[in-house]
Amino acid sequence: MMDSLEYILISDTESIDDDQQQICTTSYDLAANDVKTIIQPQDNETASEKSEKEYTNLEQSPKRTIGRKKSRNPYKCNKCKFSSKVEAKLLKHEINHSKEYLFRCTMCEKRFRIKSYCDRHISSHKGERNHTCPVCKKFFTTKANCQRHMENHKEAAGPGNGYCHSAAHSNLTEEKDGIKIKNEHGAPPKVIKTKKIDRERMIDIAAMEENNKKENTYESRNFNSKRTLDGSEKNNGNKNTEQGADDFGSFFATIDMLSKGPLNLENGIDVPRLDDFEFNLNNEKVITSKSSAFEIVVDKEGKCNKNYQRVSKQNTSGAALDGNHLDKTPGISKYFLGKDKQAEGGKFDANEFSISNDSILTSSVQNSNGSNASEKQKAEQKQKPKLSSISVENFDMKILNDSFLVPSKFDKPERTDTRIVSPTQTEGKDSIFENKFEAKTIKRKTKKEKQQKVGIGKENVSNKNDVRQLSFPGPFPKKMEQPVRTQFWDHNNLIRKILVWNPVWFDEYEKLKTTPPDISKDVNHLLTAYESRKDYFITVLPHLILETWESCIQEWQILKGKRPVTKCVFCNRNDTDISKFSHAYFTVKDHSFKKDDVLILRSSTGDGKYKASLCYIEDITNKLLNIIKSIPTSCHADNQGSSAEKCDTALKLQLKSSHFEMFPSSKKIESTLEFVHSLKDVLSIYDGLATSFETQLIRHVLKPGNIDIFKSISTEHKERDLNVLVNENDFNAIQRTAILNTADMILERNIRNRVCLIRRPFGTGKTDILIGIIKAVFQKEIEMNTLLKKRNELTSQISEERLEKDVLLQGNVICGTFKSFGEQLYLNVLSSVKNNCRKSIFTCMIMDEAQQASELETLLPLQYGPSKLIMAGDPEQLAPTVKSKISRDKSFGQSLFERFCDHFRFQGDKNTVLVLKTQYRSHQEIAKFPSEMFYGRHLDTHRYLI
DNA sequence: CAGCAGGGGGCGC
DNA sequence: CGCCCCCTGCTGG
Repeated sequence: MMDSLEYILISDTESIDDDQQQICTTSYDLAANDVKTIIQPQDNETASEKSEKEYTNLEQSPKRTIGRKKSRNPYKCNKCKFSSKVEAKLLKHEINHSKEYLFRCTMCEKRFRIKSYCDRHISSHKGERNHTCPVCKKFFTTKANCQRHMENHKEAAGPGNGYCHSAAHSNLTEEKDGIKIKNEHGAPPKVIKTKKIDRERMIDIAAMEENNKKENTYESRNFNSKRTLDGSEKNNGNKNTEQGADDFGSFFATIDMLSKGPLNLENGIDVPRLDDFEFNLNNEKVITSKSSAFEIVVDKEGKCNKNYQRVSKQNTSGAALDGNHLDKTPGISKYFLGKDKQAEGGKFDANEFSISNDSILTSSVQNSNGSNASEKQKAEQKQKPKLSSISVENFDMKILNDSFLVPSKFDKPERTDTRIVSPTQTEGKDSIFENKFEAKTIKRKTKKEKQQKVGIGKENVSNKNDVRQLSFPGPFPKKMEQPVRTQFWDHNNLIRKILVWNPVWFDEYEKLKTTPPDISKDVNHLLTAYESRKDYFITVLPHLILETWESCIQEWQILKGKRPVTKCVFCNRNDTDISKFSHAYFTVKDHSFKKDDVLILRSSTGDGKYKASLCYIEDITNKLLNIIKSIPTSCHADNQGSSAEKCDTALKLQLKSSHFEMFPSSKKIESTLEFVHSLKDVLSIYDGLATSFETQLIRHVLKPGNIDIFKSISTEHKERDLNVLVNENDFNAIQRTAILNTADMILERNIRNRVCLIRRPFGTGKTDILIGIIKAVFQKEIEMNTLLKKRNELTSQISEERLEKDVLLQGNVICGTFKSFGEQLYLNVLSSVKNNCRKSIFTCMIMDEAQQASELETLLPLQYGPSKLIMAGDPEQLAPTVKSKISRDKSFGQSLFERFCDHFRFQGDKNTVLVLKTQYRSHQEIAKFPSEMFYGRHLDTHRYLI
């Protein structure tokens, strides 16, 4: 159950010094039918000491090719008898001795030492069968398999049957069933796809199938099968569909329906469609017509022959729907298109299988060779009548009923929990961590489920959730899998998603460069407008998680080998609500822990191994320590005598975990904590987001469609304003406009929402303008007799030193960069008003360097509730920092300023964005390049610099 | 008997 | 160095 969460340390000394940490990874040595535990780094056993069974494939090679050659080759492997005449091959060979499985399948948990193994394995998920036996037309996944299969024909037919089986060194053409097949060195004819299939057609199909659903019930389809097959009625439905597939597949072309991912409209993944599909099959041109999704016309001699229409839907490569395949087959698997000429052993009536434009046949194909089935099989099938057949039928129906969601049986498991297959425990007893055992469990459950489905097959498909649970028992108990219904801005949602990460992934990342499973799945492109707060939230949350992951990784790598492992003592736990988190209290002597830290908690499992999971420090309290004597201090710092050392205080940590099993059940269980990353920043952003959702301006942030919020830029100001408030000698025309507009905006007495954008390339007098704005504001206030004397301090000395609490709280305009808003001074001051943001005393916020703040960072100061927002910045300058490339590509780094600028640059005849064009910093020649490069030559240089 | 992974060799970039 | 092809052994249906 908890297999993937295990982080097992193998260590003779039971010490967990960093140096000695050994991460158990799991290799998939299927050849040995065993999941081997790879212990890094030492493995001093010599080959001769190993029993035969312990040899890996590589090491078994003395029997094989390695060593057959006399080692005249200059490059010799020092670990086995391999030698090569080229160094490159030796290097390649040495990978085989590596214990590092760096390549991971993207679709399952398997890992490989060599990329090509991995690629090949991944392609096996797709079930492509591109290799045809020229004799019996069976399709195979690999050429080697095909050739090996052909050996059977050779043995059966004997020599001289016209076909050269030895590597098929013949260019003869063979004629079979009237079809000429060019035999090019045994290479099977390749299936050439000329067009991809797309989604609308599949939707049409769904609609058609939906219409036919009622007729296409279990009985009717079974009846079809009866009439179709020439087997006796007794055998009908008793054969496995998957077995039949192999026979049926004798003249099949396969179309990979997975090429565009699973059928999941919700996620917007393109659904493949059979449309205008053309390929070559054994030198025959095969076309699917547009008018019927499943109609397949084989053009044999330049004519369409409708007798060849037929289609059948099969599961992947005709394989059984057993546990072995469930985890390998995401999404609907395969469509087999075929001719009616069935191979011997099963005859098909083409008419029965032909598909008309308005009906879809989803019948399974059954093997008429049922008489060969053993008595045992028959007995089994009697107990589970028409088991597989029905399963496939239901599978088909399921697609319909779920509106083309991925059939749950082929659903990819939710892999937040299953990325790393745990190191094994010994087989037997409660070996819930043992993969093989687990696989069997899955199979058993699946069979059981099938039986259940047979029972209810007439009525409806079984509950999707049930299927998933049975198919993919995850490491979490049922209650942990169900989403907890909380308000979406509860930051526990974020914490929960982080705490399910497996600590092993941090170590893996360095090699595999992979994010946690599905972490990037929901990362979507940021939009320019959002319909609701929830939309916005759902969009940005995956980015936040991804960024947190990147932060964790970066810190992990920086502190690699340096971070202390602190021993801790389990006190007690409080599992009042384990549907959300499990809470426990630990005592540590290490005072470096802070609230919001994420830690790795490792608890001894008693056999020298440790299980590990992430924990979050929810609270820290000091603890007096006469009882703490027994707590050993950091084993990293000192291994000797520390336990006797006296100390005065300790910390009592309140930890929460998503895996309640991970907390030790007893104080005696040895546990350690290791710092990973502080969630403080991300939680403050998260909470800021939630808080800003309550403010006035947020709706304009989400959907900046209302131009009225922008201060209209008037070009006419009173002569008095121009002279008194803004000295013509100090500012140019645009600057004066900017100052006067923003000052007007600030001084508007209503609480109407206002936004003003100022684009200011470098050197265009940003600071001057901001000061000018403030001066203008005060000047006006003075004129209006609304300014108290004390506020002059704010105007004249807005330096950072003066940003003290009283000053801040007396101002109603706050100005700074988003980074300064995040500084502790601001935070302390602002936190006093934060809880009352709706009645904020800050009416206006002036944000400089607005392009440097990501959208979420912009929202941080907004949580203090200003109704007016002035943003100044230059989108051409430094953009927000985004750690994750995925997020970066999805515009997570776009600033609100830039989004607003793009949206409001030209609204009707109003230019709502103030653009400063004159720079005062650089000589014309220097400014020339950036002007041309970035500012469309609109950046002028002040005449003094020319 | 076929699927699949491990492994070696050839070849082209 | 990566890709492709081929062969081989193990495994489970």
